[in-house]
Amino acid sequence: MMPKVVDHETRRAEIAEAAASAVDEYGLDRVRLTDVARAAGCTTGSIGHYFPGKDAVLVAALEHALAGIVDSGAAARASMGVANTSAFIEDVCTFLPITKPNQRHWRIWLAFCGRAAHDPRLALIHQRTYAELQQGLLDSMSKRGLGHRTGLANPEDTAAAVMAILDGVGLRAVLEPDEWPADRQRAMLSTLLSALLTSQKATKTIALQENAL
Amino acid sequence: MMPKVVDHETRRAEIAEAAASAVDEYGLDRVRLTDVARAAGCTTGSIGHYFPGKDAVLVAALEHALAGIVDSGAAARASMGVANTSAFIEDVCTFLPITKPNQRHWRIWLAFCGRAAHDPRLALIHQRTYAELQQGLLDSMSKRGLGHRTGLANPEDTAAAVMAILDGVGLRAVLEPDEWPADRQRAMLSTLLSALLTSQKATKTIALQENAL
Amino acid sequence: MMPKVVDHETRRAEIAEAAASAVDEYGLDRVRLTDVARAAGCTTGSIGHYFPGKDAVLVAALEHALAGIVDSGAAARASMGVANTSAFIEDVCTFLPITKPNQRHWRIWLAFCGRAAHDPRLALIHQRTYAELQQGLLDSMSKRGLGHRTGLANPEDTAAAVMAILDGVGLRAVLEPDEWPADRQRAMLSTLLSALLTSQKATKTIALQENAL
Amino acid sequence: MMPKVVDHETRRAEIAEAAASAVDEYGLDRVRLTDVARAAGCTTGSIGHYFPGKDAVLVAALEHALAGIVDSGAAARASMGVANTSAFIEDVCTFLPITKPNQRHWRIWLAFCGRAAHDPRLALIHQRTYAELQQGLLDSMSKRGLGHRTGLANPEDTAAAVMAILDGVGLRAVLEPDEWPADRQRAMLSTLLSALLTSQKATKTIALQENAL
DNA sequence: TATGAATGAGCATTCATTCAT
DNA sequence: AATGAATGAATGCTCATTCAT
Repeated sequence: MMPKVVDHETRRAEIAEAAASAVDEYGLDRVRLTDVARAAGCTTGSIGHYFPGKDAVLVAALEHALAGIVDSGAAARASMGVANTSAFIEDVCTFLPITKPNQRHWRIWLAFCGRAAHDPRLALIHQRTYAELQQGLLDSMSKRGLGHRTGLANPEDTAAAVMAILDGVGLRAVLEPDEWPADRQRAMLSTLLSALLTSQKATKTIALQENAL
Repeated sequence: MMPKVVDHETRRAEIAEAAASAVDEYGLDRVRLTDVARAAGCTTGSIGHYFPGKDAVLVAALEHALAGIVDSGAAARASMGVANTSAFIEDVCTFLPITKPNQRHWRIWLAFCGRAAHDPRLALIHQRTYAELQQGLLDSMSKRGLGHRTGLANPEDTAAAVMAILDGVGLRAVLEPDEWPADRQRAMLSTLLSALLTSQKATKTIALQENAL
Repeated sequence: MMPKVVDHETRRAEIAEAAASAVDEYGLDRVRLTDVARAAGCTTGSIGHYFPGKDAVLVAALEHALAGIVDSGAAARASMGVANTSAFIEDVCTFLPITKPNQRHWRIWLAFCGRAAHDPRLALIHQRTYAELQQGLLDSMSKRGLGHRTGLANPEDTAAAVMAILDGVGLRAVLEPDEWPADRQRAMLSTLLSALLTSQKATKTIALQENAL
Repeated sequence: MMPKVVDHETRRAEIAEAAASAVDEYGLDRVRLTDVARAAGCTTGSIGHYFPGKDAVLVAALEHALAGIVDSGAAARASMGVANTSAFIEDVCTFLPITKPNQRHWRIWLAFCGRAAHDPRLALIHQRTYAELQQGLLDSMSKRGLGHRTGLANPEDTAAAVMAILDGVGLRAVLEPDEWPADRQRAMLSTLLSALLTSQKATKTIALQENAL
């Protein structure tokens, strides 16, 4: 009984991974359940035992990809300790689509992004992932004593700002992978984050100066 | 004698707009040619006179939406003149999905983003739009004397950085519109841009300090 | 009034010829009314003034092609006079698909043949054409004193036999034009016709012998 | 455990036969995939498992019909042995559209003839079938010591001549079935073949006489 | 539980026909 | 009489889903 359940969950996970792979290969709008089945080494009928339908399989594929992105930064955050900005930046860089697996995960995420506007379930998944990621960033920052002195109202917003920068750079890198190799992504992310995390005074000063004009 | 006179280009544009509307209403993966036809006030057969097929209609919808985004900042840039950072920031803010039309355009753009990875034609359209937008940002910055003293190597990269920030904020706002009203988008974009555009020294200093560790 | 009618008939004939041309170019199953219109230098709407519908246009195309075949032998028969078998054979050869126009006419005829089984109107046209052609052959033979001493019951059947030979050779030449140049067609038709027209005794003898077995 | 067992080749053959039947009933230009499916006792979706599209189904229908024609003479040729002309003629007669099945096969063949000019695949099928049929005629003749003394250059051409006669008679019988009952077809084929196969001397003599005129 | 053949709804596409101009 | 834009019916094809084995 028990082992059966484990097998069942294992099989679901295998199918989810196969689905993610198939989505990345054929595109979210072109992938067929047959493609998923082939990638999983089974038949469409067999998939039916583990998922109620195609949509559920695709949702599982998205969750698999998002978990991959979340996990890609987990190891880095686990080994934190150096209390400075550049260490934090290094951590954030691990989320970028700079490894083959993470590039795939970002592509899959992006494929589902466009559907979130019309599918509440997908929207919820995206929101939860954002919350999880931001919480991780927040923890990472707070343990390093960062994020309290930016131009933003609170650390939560600073985490959201980091998230936005990460998204902006990664998104571009996914759309134009040839133009955005790992180094360029890292350089830009690093520049933007250090500007954000070390700029509150200068920013305010500038703002005052300009308002005075 | 003369048959009904129709301006092909006008009709094409009308259908493209209707297609954009239908894509936003039903979703890129669910929209049918019938939906586009209904939105355009004609039949699917009629669409066939102006587009070779559904794909071409959808491409036209994307181009319509992207043109809308590009144009949304054009007026602002046209009225520039104040040579300071906050004026530039105001310009960039006009691109954000803070008006109803621009929210729709961003949603449509995002819906096509996920397909660009598997459709070279879409990828090209995205690339061209990025080039056009960045060139506009570059012009806007250069006329204001901005972008030369950031932590980035050159003004082009600075424009790309502005683009990434804009994308990151706008993307989040599209995915979670309720959480990201216009004010919050503007505030975050403003903070990130001013941090970027006034931070070169601090950044370099920090970098040196950290390298020294 | 009168000239109008002439123009009308002329236009019909022009459209019929254009239709024959289009059928030969695109195939009977693929040709569109648009193709006919383009070949005729007008629009589909214009064709509507001369024919009640597509079927009528195609029927006209068939009749045009059949008239072409019938006429291809008319000149030859008109100049007859030499009362021998080979002159008759020469006459029949003029029907073969050995000129570019006649090849086209045969191709068109063949395209309609397959429909005659399901379209009584087409069947009737074919039958009438066979009757006309056979009558011509009969006249040609009778004026040369041929066809009375074959193994067949009467001159009418002999004409039908000539027709069958002509069809058999021409059909093959249409299906395999590269293998059946004019010379080969003529040689085979000539051999078969002379065998038919000079063989009554041998045939009967053989027949008797074999019946005796 | 095991899904429904189906022999793909058997199912394909069944569908091909159903397609041939449907083509004969509705006409090659009117038959729908639905008609084929109904005749085969399945749905159009099911046909999709065995054929890539409608065209392939129709090609299979043609091949089925042609195989039927080829086989119709196989039995006769298998029982040969009597070394005389009339036995050979009897063999050839078995190819004629004188039985219900063979009439159908000829009608189907004729329906595809008109398309061969525009479809290289169909043209190839026709050519191969002609080659096969002629080889069979050649074998049949050679085993009976026939075909070497006609007015034609070689036995191969004699086989082609027999083929032309067969086509000519059969074609006419298909177009005017009421006028060409089995007896008339047989009589005419018999007359023409015996004239061909027993005429070399007379033919040559005549030819010389006429050349002398 | 696994299989994969069969189903059948859904949709893009084609094109003959119509009709306002 | 001519135009050609618009129509809308017709149909091939795709695939998610089902179910007998």
